[in-house]
Amino acid sequence: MPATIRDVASLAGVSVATVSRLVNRSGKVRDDTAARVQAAIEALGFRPSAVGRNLSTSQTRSLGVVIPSLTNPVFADAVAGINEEARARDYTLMFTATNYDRAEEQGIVDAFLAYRVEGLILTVADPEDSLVLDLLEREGVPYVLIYNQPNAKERPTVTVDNVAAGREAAEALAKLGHRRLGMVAGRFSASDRALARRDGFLTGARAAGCPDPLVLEVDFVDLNAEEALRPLYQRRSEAPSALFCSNDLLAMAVVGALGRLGLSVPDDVSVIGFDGLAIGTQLHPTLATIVQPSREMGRAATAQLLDRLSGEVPLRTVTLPHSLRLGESAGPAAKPSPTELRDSPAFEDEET
Amino acid sequence: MPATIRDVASLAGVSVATVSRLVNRSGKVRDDTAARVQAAIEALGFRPSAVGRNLSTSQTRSLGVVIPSLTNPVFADAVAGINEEARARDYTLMFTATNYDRAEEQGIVDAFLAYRVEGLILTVADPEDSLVLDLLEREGVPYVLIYNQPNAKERPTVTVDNVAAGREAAEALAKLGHRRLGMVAGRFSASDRALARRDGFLTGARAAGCPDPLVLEVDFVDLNAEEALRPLYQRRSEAPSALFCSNDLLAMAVVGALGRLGLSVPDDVSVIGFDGLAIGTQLHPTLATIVQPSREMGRAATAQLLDRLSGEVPLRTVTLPHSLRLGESAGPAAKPSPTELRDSPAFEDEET
DNA sequence: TTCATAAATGTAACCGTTTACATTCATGAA
DNA sequence: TTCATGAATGTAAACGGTTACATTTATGAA
Repeated sequence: MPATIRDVASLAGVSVATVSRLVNRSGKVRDDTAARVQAAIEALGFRPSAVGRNLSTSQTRSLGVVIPSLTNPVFADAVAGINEEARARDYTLMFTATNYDRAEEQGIVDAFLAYRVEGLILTVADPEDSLVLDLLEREGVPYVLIYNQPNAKERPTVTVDNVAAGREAAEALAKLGHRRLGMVAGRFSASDRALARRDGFLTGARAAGCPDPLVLEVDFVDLNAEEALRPLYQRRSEAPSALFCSNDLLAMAVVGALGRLGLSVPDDVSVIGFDGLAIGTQLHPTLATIVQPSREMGRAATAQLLDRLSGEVPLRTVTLPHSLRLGESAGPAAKPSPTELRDSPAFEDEET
Repeated sequence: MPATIRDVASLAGVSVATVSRLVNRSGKVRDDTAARVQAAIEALGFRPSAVGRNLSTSQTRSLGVVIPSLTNPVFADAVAGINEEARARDYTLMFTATNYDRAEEQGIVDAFLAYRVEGLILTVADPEDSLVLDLLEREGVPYVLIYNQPNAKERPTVTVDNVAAGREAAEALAKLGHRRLGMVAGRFSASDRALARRDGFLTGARAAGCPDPLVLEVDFVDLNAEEALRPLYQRRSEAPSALFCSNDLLAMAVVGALGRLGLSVPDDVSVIGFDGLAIGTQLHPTLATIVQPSREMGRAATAQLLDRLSGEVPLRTVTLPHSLRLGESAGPAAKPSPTELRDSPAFEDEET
């Protein structure tokens, strides 16, 4: 129904080639013809069809974005970055959330490939063993992972060093005098990064001479933090005095649940999250967290992908810096009782 | 580079029509030919090009989604709903966030129209006076607004009744015994819904016999709630004992800021938000809020749009029910001091 | 076996662009 | 005025599908 380039051409009394040249500034057209054509374009409200152009040029200037969920703002932040960078380079985004469902992952990627997106940015359930990624490799469609951190297979990725970050979380808590550490995480099967953070956390705890932290795996999607924590804090003296949570949303819920269990954060229990969500700085207490530059990760992933598309061959794996933001939710450990003091080594790097 | 329908046809020794018929189940093909064609498809890894098909059928099975920001989870929730419904009906989403920028709005809609999306779902800055919406009307491209609540112009919308909801917020607070009400809102110029909520809130306050609430407009994007609230609570006895916030994110920040100002929520100040973000139920205190069914709104908007596309002409404006979730952040007003009691009318609908 | 009929398949135009190449036009030097 | 040259424009073939219509093939009743 909309006007086509032929409509414009015949109204202006020129050929389609001339119209095309004018629209794309891809060749010279004399001023007076240009004016005539321009007038025709406006008269008809001509808007060149991207689908016609796509077919002709076999380029679509579109990218696919596949993430597990928008419910977690950390993904939303990344998408914001992707959106910015894509817009800046005049690319359009096709988007979907998979709800952590592999079949969904597969289905959507099929759809995106049918639309001939030029590349994909995605966070998958398991990057080591992903049919979707294998498919993309096979078809030679460029992609960049984000948040994922594959170990075995070499895959282009933009991420932070989750293992190191987990270690630093443990160190920070130990430095505050905590010895009984714990971690609360979502299902590891759905998050390779939570797994990496745990590994780092355990290593860090050991290095700091702490007993092995207790790791609590909870259902992140349908969370009842109070239920999950209650048994743990029945006997307070043995329960962790500091909890590392695999993401900020979880940490916020944990802080809330502890409060409802009658425990004070950070006086009774310290909590540190992961992500660096903006809202964390607004809460009371402010949320201690490991900050990852989500928006920047989105930008970087997109930039890398687009560079790759235009022939440049940049670094395949980018590790962006994370940082520790020590909010009020993490505080010094309460003075240990004499009993506890007995079986714990002296604090080595306590600040003077 | 990928295989085309002609490649498949010639490998299988049939015509393109036969391949097309098989792929789309749009005509009969004999079992043995079907098998041959199927084999060729697999051998070549043939994946029908949506862009070829789109051009041919002049349908794209794609929708455009335009929202102000993904940073506010309320939009993320709606997009999740849109995503679900679109996937279920086998539509693909093109997506962008405008960062509350009108020029950006315009640019992206142009891009989407070039891609020939079949319809749009959007939240705009000002639905009464929107070049973008005028353009869509002019071009006859179906769209549905979400969250927006235009008064003057008739525009297809899925929303809640923001005015009524604002009124209920005031009523609820009055019922808890609060008389000095206040509202904290983002810039009204960027949010017609915040404006509607304010109007309702003021009406409700008046109806309940409260003095006109103080309305504080703050910069939502770059927020410093503590700074904004400090002057207000210098003289506590005159400051609002209950605050209605135009959205949950703001409410969370306000609760945090009050805490940092040494005020207890809800003992000193009650806070009620708007949106019903999931995280609000996890906090301590849990966040009192007006719940709007964001995900459902996304679904409903998408459903309406798709119905319209397939010829059905459903209701143009849908108002979904909101509800009051009375969390711990809203509590009974402290007993008024004798001074205050003097110049306030008797409580009329206090519970016995 | 023949033929009407239905089932299966093929042909080619079309969707809206781009672009290589061909053609026409304008310009200025001889 | 003529002609070489470069500038401006036009022609028509792609791009990868769909589909109306034409054609061929199979089926079964007479």
